[in-house]
Amino acid sequence: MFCRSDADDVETAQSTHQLTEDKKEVALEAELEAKGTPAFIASKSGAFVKPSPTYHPLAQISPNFAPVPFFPLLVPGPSPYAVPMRLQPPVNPAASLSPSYAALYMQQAAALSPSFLTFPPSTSPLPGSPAATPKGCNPFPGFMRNMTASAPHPLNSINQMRLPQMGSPIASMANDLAQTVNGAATPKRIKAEARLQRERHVKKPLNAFMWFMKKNRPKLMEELDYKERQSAELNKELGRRWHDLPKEEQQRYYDMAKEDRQRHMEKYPNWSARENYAINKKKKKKNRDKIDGKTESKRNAVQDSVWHTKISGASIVNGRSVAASPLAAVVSSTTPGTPGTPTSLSGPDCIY
DNA sequence: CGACCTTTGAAGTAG
DNA sequence: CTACTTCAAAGGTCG
Repeated sequence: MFCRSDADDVETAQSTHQLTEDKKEVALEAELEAKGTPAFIASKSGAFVKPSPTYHPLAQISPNFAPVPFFPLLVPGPSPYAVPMRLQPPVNPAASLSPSYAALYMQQAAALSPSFLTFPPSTSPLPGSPAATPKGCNPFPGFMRNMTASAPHPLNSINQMRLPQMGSPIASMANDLAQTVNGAATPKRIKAEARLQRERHVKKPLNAFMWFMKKNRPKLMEELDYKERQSAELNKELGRRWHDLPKEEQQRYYDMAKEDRQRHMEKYPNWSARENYAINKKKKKKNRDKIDGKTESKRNAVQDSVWHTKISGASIVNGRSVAASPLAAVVSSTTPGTPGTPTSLSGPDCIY
């Protein structure tokens, strides 16, 4: 279980502390990246590009689906994410540093002795042991799982995304390390770390509606009526169309989402959605504050939807209650027809 | 440049 | 178990 404080502010403080640690790592990684990041790490949009071309279910489902290209041959050897150093528990002088520092330390050590990078299980703290669980508490269980026993899969974790890239001269890296340890966090560093933090985190797999949006938003945008509309308005329309979508059509998206989840689980067995919670925590907290005040109607709508679900019943998809729309109340107020009752779609255009 | 808006669904947290 | 929260996509808007 999670060992966490009940108070939000305490948790926030912990997160802040972790972020501070991360900032150091990111700053270091930013500098390393500046020395030559493989093209597959970052996409044009700055988002992380999943390394496997077969990752997306649509890659198999639709020949038209074209994920952002990547360049798997740029880095020789096994997967660039498979470098195990980050998984190595801190059992060396770098242990007092953040995991990235430890990785960097081992990089430098590896330059002196290649055998340094081998995985001696005897030096690894047992899962759950004090050595594996600093301060007797694991604020990031997913991370620590990755750090210890699991790693059954070479691509088992988000942490591999966070590895500094290889190829920099050791002397240069040592210089980077010194600068990072001694240097203050400049605005430039903070920016770089924020960008890297976005790039390196593993995103949630898309749910059925997200797949529906992804596939149908461009088509909806092409329609004259929606060309000039804002994205949020398009999403409203997409929500309506989703409700109007025949069950069998919806099921196809549920299947896509299921497959996406499965692939995600295979690729990142120890990943948890919780690992992404802190990333936009500040933003979402702000948003939540706003919901508490200004946009209370939305909050009420959600509560109404819960009520609606209770009285209308929820459909079960993939063993989970998918409800007759969490926001059914909202939709019902804006959409003719009964929510959850498939009606013929005037122009769904949602065949993929 | 980042937060916000807006949707649904999945998953996490809290009680 | 229930209720609530956060994050997935996306692109225009706003501060």
